[in-house]
Amino acid sequence: MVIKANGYAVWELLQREFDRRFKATGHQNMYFPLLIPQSFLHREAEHVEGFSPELAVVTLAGGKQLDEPYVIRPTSETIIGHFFAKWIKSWRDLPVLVNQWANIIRWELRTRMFLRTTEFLWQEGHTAHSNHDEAVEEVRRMLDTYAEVAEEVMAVPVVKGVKTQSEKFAGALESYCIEAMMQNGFALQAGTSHDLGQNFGKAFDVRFQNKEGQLDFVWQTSWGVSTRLIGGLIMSHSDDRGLVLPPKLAPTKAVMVPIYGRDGGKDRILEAAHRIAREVGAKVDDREGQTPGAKFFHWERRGVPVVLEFGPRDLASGSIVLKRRDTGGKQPMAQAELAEKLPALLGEMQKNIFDAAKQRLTSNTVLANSIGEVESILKDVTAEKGGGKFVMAHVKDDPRCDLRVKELKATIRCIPLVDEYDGPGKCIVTGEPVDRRALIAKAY
RNA sequence: CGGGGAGUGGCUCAGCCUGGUAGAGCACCUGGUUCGGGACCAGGGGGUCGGAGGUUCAAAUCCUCUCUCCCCGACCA
Repeated sequence: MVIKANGYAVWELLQREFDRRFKATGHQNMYFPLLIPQSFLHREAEHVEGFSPELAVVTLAGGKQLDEPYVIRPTSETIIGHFFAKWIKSWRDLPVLVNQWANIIRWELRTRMFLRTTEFLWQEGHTAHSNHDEAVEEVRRMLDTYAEVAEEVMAVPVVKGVKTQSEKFAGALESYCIEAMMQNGFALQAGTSHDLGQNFGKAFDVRFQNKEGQLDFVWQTSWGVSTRLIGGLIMSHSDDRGLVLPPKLAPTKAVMVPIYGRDGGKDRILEAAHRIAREVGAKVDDREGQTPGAKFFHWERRGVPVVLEFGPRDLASGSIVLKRRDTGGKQPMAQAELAEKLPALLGEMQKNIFDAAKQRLTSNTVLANSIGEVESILKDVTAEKGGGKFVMAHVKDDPRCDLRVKELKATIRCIPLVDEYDGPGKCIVTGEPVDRRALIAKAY
């Protein structure tokens, strides 16, 4: 995977937002090995079953066949479990709250730019606790953190929920997730937070002595978001003219395009442009040999929130023309007001972009009361043609139901934590009672 | 792994059927004129046509093998 400069700058801004929140909640960054002894994966039965098909394995190193192959990490629960066992002896050692920023490999058969790549960058949080309640609290806290960054920073509204048992992380008790809706109505799992119970504690013998002096296995959690979020960001906001970045994730918030005119006032224009740009923190596009029109298109396509036009007429009148990326609207304003108005405008744009996405999510979420209804709603939906919906239906968390929904090329994305609909009902597959509607959608 | 499609200057592609001097647009370089939504003129640089083998006087073009990439399905953050 290659991420070029503009995309990587967005990733860095996202990283900063997450990292700050992780540290504020007591987590510390660490680093663990890229190569994991293959046998580690086999210690947890569901884990190895889930990940085996997509492992890249190193069998040769230093010119020799290895006695035991290494796998390139697809996720790090196992190797971290191995080290937790060495480090944790007492209840006083708990909780352990670590995070790792790393790259991982999952050998996908079918990749899609940013959304599903063989290699991706992510963060994986791994924590160990002395009891289940505290672990669950951690799982929920980090899910809330993900939802907060998605909504407030990325301007992407999400549904928080629990995965079905079929869809949960391999080796977890429960997997919580946030699901976002792309512009084609497809769902994108934007972040996951897992309650691992004592599964990995038992598999890696991570034991501690509790206050009563007895040995017990730790309760673990893990949670992650990846560079997939960049794909989600693009697919949530962009339009036919290119990328639309919410201001909080725009590496460049404003670009000024100077226009020189025919009267040889170029030097004065440039001088004033740089002065004004400095005051408001904008970048001046003073490249030679490009017309203003070409520059407007250039920055528009890259999603820069605000483009400022500054030409001879503005120089004469003390004004400047501002164009916002989200609505495409142009407005003239006094140069003196710009520094003051720009931050407020960026804030308004951030909100506007979120509101538009929220509106889309709401209007494309529908109820269905039979499997036939779900089928007819999702029948002709494809990633390319769009038309996808979040279909809310009563479905039991039962592998049979997951299989039935899969026949429609859709999945049960999650059972929402908050029931915004009509409470209990009968499962549309089995007829059994369930306490709320679940979210069914086609997904990336 | 099944089914489709494509490999020709940096990019997008034409040329292939019917073998005969490798092309276009964009991008790039030089000079000039321009500049309020993808500028124009003039000049210029750059390609062993994915690879190997074969047929032929002659292969981007025909034949055989092979590699890679993209799209569609089954598996998935």
